[in-house]
Amino acid sequence: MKLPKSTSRTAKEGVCEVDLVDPPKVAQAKAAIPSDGALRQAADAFRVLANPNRLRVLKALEGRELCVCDLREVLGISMSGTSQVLRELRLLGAVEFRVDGKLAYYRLADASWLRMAEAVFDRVATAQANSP
Amino acid sequence: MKLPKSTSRTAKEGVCEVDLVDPPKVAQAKAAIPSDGALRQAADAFRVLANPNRLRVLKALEGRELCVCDLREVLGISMSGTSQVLRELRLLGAVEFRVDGKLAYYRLADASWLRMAEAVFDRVATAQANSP
DNA sequence: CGGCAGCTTCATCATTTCAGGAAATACTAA
DNA sequence: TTAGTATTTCCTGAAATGATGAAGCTGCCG
Repeated sequence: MKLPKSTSRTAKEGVCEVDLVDPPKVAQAKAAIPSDGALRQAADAFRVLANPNRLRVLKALEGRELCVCDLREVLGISMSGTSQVLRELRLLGAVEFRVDGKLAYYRLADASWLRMAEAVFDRVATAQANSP
Repeated sequence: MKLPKSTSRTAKEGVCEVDLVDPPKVAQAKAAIPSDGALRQAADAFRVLANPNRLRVLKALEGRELCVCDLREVLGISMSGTSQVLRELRLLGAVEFRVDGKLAYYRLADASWLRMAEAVFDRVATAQANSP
């Protein structure tokens, strides 16, 4: 079952016969899509959550206030690394901090990010329970 | 590859005076953190959502079934790019497809991912409304 | 004051990710 | 079969990411 390799065209503009696509449905779909700005911001929020250490910090701060070096201990990475993890979460609005003496104590600023993370923990846990 | 470099200067051993950190609270925090596997899977799910084109597909498929080349039209990228976007969403379990003739029609497989995306759209929209 | 501890920022590097094109696959129709 | 079309896979290069060490701030305390 060999194919002749004479044709070197790949998904060029004659794509999909033009009559097979469904222009009205495509138009509806396009209309349903949020603005580029909203998409970019939402994708960026998900990017912040897409990191084990940042998720660890959210869980570590659940019901608890911790200073940066406590969090460094929890994560097991460098101080500067910890600082950058916290910076991303601060910019997202997920955590905030107060200064007490030389220490900066971090806490959750908006529980909805943690709730979202936990929803995904549950989902991947149940997905794993169902598939094998 | 790189080496652990166990003895480095920054984040040295005298970190945080040992008396200033709060060992019991750190222990509690560590105990609250999910397993590495769960964290990795959750972070990977968020990674899939952290991309404007993948979010576009979720919205485009809301209440609608579209073939790959419809989706290519919606995204405005190459066919192979579209295919990889769909692959990620399939592996996540967010979309599924059926084959009809030569076309593959995609639809949502699990609405919770779309709901999560919409929750974030709302959140970034309101955040923008409040900050300026 | 001077030293130092806690924290952040900067520059850098290895690794990962995204999108494109070419080739492979799968299926249909003639 | 042969040709044609829709979709996926493989490979590439540009851009983004996560973590590091070093340097820079800031505020205690001897």
